Amino acid sequence: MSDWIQPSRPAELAEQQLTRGILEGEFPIGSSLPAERELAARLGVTRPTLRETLQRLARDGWITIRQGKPTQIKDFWWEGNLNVLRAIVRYSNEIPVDFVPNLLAVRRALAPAYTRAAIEREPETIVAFLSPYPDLKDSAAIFTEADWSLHMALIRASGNPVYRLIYNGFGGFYVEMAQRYFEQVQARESSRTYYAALLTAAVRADPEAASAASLRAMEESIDLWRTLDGGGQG
Amino acid sequence: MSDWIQPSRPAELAEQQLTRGILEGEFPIGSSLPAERELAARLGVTRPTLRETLQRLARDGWITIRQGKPTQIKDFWWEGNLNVLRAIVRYSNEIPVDFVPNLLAVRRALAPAYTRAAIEREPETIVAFLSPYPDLKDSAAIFTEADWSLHMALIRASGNPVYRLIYNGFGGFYVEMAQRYFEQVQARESSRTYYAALLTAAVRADPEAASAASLRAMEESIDLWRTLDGGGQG
DNA sequence: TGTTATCAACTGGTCTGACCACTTGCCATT
DNA sequence: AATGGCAAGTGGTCAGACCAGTTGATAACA
Repeated sequence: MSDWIQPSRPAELAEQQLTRGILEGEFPIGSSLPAERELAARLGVTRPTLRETLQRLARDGWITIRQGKPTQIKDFWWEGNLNVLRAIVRYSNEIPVDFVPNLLAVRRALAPAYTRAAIEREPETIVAFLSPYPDLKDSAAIFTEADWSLHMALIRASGNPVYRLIYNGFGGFYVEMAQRYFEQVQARESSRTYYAALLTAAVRADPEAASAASLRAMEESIDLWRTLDGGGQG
Repeated sequence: MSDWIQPSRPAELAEQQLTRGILEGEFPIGSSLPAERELAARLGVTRPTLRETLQRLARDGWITIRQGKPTQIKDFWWEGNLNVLRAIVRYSNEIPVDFVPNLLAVRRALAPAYTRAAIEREPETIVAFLSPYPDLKDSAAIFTEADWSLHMALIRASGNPVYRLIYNGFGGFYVEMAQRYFEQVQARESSRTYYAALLTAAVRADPEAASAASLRAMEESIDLWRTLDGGGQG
């Protein structure tokens, strides 16, 4: 997770160097970035290319660009948006230890909510969606895919697209994390139990039961992740 | 909320035209954007300027850019990130009716969680922060500011920056919405009650009570918003 | 006739260097 | 000492050329 491939495209290369530079303190938070002309030369790209990169970074909340003033580096943990997560995962050497638990805590807060809404609005949809789940093949890849699809189905059925926008920000990292998680037998067992409980709740069109099952499952996943590799994520 | 000022900067102008074009169906979801050279001419900017804009839009999830292929317009509600919310609020003529309720639903899910975590970790911080709140002046502006600051303080104390990244995505819209909300007397009263309950819970270092108070307050705010202007938000 | 290689014409990606516009601080004028 | 304006810094935009993937028509081949 800490090793990355040297990109061939100048724009990607510039973004990588800038992001890593910020994460590693070469460009400290609160300081100014070098002038574009100088920075472009330093990164080995031309100014238009650099500027495209800077615009992207600004949009994600890494920097503040204002005409006439030097470009400032922001405290991305406090002023960035969810896109910074992807960059941190991709470019960091050292991922903050409680990165995953923090994400799981957010999911624990959100999942019961959209699960409840989904069963309130479209229980049949969820029943249909879950019907093949009892026969899931016992593999990490299958469960990863099934888990993600279920969350997406629930969010869609909830009728609230904001949930989806948030999950999109979690990016591919969510899946990457799930892949490792579901290599545990207990994790797959836990999810099987959850899927069964959710299906029952959906059949009965019981939003509260669904929400409770979701909450239980999310909390179990937090515990299971803790036992997984107690911090070996660097 | 639906009227906007013609921006003077070419880049901003291009972004506005593109965003509005997508929102209003001039550039339908799933279709291809015109070639950059043609589009630039059409928008009255040069290609480098247009490209900077396209890079930003791509980062927010409006479009997919791939070398050699035409740029595709994505379904931003399903593939965008939270930044699209800001654009929708700024450039839409017609804001989807349940936009605010959807946001409030997410807040209802999140607030009790970070409130609990905050009181678990740093009750004294919250006690100190809330100490002036009983004397809040009875104005919409004051309450708007106080409400936002409180959420930020709770999130900071929760130790989980992911909450903050999500709220950052809500952008200035959250504050704009709160401003209108707090013009109601009942809204301010409801919040006063909440602040008092939260302070009590913080003093007792009782995370569960804090979380419960937060949930109650969030649900009340949903009800109050519903009575506010039953859909007159266009 | 069917397959494969090639090429031309799209598309976006990058480079070049010039000029415009805003911000700031020095410095001359008052 | 206060003030005005100029100069040099910053980012913003323009111009047009050329590089690099993608695609489909076409020509060469089996």
